[in-house]
Amino acid sequence: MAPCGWQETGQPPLLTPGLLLGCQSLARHSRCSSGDAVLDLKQIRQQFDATQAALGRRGAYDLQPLRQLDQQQRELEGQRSQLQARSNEIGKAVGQRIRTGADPNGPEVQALRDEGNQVKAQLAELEPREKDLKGDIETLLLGLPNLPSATTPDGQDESENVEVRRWGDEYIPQGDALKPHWEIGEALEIFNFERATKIAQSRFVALMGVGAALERALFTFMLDRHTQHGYTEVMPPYLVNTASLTGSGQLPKFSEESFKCDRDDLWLSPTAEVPVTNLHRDEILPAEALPLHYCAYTPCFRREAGSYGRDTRGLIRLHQFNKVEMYKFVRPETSEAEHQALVADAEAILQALKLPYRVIELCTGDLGFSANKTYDLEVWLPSSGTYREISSCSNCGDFQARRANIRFKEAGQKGTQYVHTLNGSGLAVGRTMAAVLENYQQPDGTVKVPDVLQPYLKREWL
RNA sequence: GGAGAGGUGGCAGAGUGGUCGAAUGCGGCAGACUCGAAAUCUGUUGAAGGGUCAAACCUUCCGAGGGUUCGAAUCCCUCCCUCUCCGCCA
Repeated sequence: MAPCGWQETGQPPLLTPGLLLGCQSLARHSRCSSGDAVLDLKQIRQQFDATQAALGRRGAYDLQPLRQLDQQQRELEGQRSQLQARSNEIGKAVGQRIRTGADPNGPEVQALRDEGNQVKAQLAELEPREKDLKGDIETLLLGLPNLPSATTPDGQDESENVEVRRWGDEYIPQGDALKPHWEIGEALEIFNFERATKIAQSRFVALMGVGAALERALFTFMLDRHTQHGYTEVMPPYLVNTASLTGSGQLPKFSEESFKCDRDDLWLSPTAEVPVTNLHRDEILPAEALPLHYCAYTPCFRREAGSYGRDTRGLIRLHQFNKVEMYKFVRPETSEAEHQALVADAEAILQALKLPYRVIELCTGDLGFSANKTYDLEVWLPSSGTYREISSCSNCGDFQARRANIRFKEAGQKGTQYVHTLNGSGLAVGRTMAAVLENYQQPDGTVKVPDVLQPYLKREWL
């Protein structure tokens, strides 16, 4: 039975060095892979109550209609495949008669032809019905979120998220006159919102001078750390097609969130998670290639529909922002351990920068669509006296692997299994810059450069 | 953008209407020979769905979608992708 996120066995992680193969079975078609992916239909069939209950922890989802459609579809499939078998027989029989000397236009062959036409007529009636059913099932399945992990706490919304730990209290700056990062940045003339709005729209920024350099230093530093930790750096396309967005779970439900280039069926990627997931779409990886650990710096583009009025100032919520993403393809039995390691790798960046943060475990009501379990890292922003999300580290189990059809095969064994995928920001660069500016600001208006960034920026002060 | 060629199993590469899920080679796996290995020989070797306790068995898949036909990898249409040459261009 395919392991399914919410019922894993905790086995020791098997960490072989991820060897990169230039793969294999690269299906060339661009539409999303065949199968009904997403939640496992077999599981819904065989463990209906348990699946329904697990899904119910996330909100109101009713699997009953799906179950009925599935039943109808399988009945039809049975009938259809019998008819097709008969049709194949007839076809072969005709060929054989003709080969053995029967008159191609004689009554014997003609009788077979007539029956063939009858079968075809019956098929012509069944086929569209089954196709419609399959389409309906697919639509329902694509709209269902991942099942939460058994270890994910129950809750309605973000107010019921659970704080796991805090780090860096001793680095929290004290004082009355702590400024928000946009004031610091404007005073230093390192970013410019007015001109960015002129160039594009509101919610864009132009980084200037040492601000641009600081951004570059931050993501370079992050990439260096991650590659030292064994992640393979990727620079993927920033435009992605519809199949890719479906594979990683952004579509069809969240089309409002991404910018689209209509005439080309391409979207601006909202996160490197999308292209990196799809690196291996429709592939069967050799088991010994796992785990695969990737990191990628990319700009991210989000429409932020429905967030009018929130975080209108500063670097917190922009239509375009930079992010370094970590991503893992792993064997199912290792994904929980890999998840913990992923969070630790994201925390390592904040710790190196000496930025105070806390780790939050999301409750079922706040969990993202594709995740079965998520930890958010929230960094301290002294100007508002709050922690703000700067990283989100999720275990997607086999959810994305089903959608994107990413499997692995054990050498010498028969079948294939879905991989598990994990993703985490490491980190959101713009928000990291905001946190650096606010936490390292000095009473005289200058900003100290964090120690680990000084070799990159080649200066101690901004 | 213009002109041409092409997309077949892990790879290479046959196959132009019927016994083709698809020759052959390589690779992989198993066995024989060997103290062991290499070489050689023999066998085996795709995925998905249904079905079964498990099998047997049935269906689908030769870039994708549609059409012709009793029957399509093979013929027709549309689309996608790759390669070569020309143009343009970082």
